[in-house]
Amino acid sequence: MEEKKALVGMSGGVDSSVAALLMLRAGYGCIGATMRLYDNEMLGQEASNTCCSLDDVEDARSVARRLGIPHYVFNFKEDFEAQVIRKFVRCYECGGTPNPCIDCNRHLKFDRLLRRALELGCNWVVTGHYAQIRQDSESGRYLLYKAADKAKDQTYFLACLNQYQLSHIQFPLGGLTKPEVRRIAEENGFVNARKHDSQDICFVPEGDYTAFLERYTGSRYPAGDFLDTAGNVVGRHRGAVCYTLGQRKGLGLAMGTPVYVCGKDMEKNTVTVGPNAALYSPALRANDWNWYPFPELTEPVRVTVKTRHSQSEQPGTVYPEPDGCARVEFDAPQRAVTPGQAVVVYRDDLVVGGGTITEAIR
RNA sequence: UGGGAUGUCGCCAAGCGGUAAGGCACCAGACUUUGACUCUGGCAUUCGUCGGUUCAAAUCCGGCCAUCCCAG
Repeated sequence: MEEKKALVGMSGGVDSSVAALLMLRAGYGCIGATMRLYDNEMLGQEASNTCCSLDDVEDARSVARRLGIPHYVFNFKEDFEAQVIRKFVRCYECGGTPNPCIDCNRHLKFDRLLRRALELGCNWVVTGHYAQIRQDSESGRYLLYKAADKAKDQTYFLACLNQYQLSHIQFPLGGLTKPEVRRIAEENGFVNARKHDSQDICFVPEGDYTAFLERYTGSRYPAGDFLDTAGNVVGRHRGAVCYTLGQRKGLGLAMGTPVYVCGKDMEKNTVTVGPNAALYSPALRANDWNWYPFPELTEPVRVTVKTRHSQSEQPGTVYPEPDGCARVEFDAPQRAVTPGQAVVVYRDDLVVGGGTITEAIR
């Protein structure tokens, strides 16, 4: 194992390219690696603008060549399908709303890829994520902190990482802003300096996840009734799996006032819609927690909370519960708390912990 | 078949002689490494239909058509 050797996960985007450059500048020996996570055939039509299209691999290879580092492509399709796609499908079919990017971080980038890095003698896995890792000198624990660029902070997607993983990860962009990163890419002539940021689920072209589910599972999700909060049938839906809590667009219901999905019954195949005011929850329950400043949550802690990536943090308190669960109580009720999504709790810039929402408490 | 009522964008709905509000839905952008939310923009040369009155009609008049309700 070489302490100054890093495997850089290179997606073909600007961030990971600059991350590789910064590691080289810091004196690390680097290997560039791009993960192949799925076949394009799986996606049906042509899949452009995804995080591992052939073009992206070419971009990564181009940057690696420019940097003078080796570049490998790892075939992780089986792991990706088993740990991300199948879970994604299962979660939707059970009425939840999965966050596949988090599972990809947890199982692919920082598990499968990390294991490969260690096999290759690299002590570090490096990515272009915007987040910071610091080791606490007293406890020795690895702590996850928000990025310097608060607008680009990605800790919401990384609060699934455990101590072992953090001990082998570096995020060289954590202290930079996105404009600085793009400038560095420009200065170094990277082909992707002005490439768009990735978005949408990488394996779901056009953002049409329903079409993906039907294509992947080969099943059709039967239509059912839309119900109002009083239980009256107000329309027909295209399959309960197609909707997520808090959703407004695509319901096709002209009720005179906006209505949102506020509940799903997968057994009865009904989707309940109601006014925005019906979406608020005073608390939630979550499992699969990772704690950073301490090994386990043993007493209530005051925190700020995110239940979705693009949400300003909300004050609340996290309480320990049996079986590794925890309950988060908000100071003010929060909108559309959605099972399957991550909840991340902070104390200022420090990530206190992160878990997976199992239940919105009414 | 009598009597009554109504017909304005996909849905709801203003307008009541001066040249088509608004809401919902929908579409397009923006935002966003999930799903969502949100924001911005677009969305009836035309008012069931034919004809008449008028400088001018969705608005007044007549015929026809359609729908609904009450009688039968």
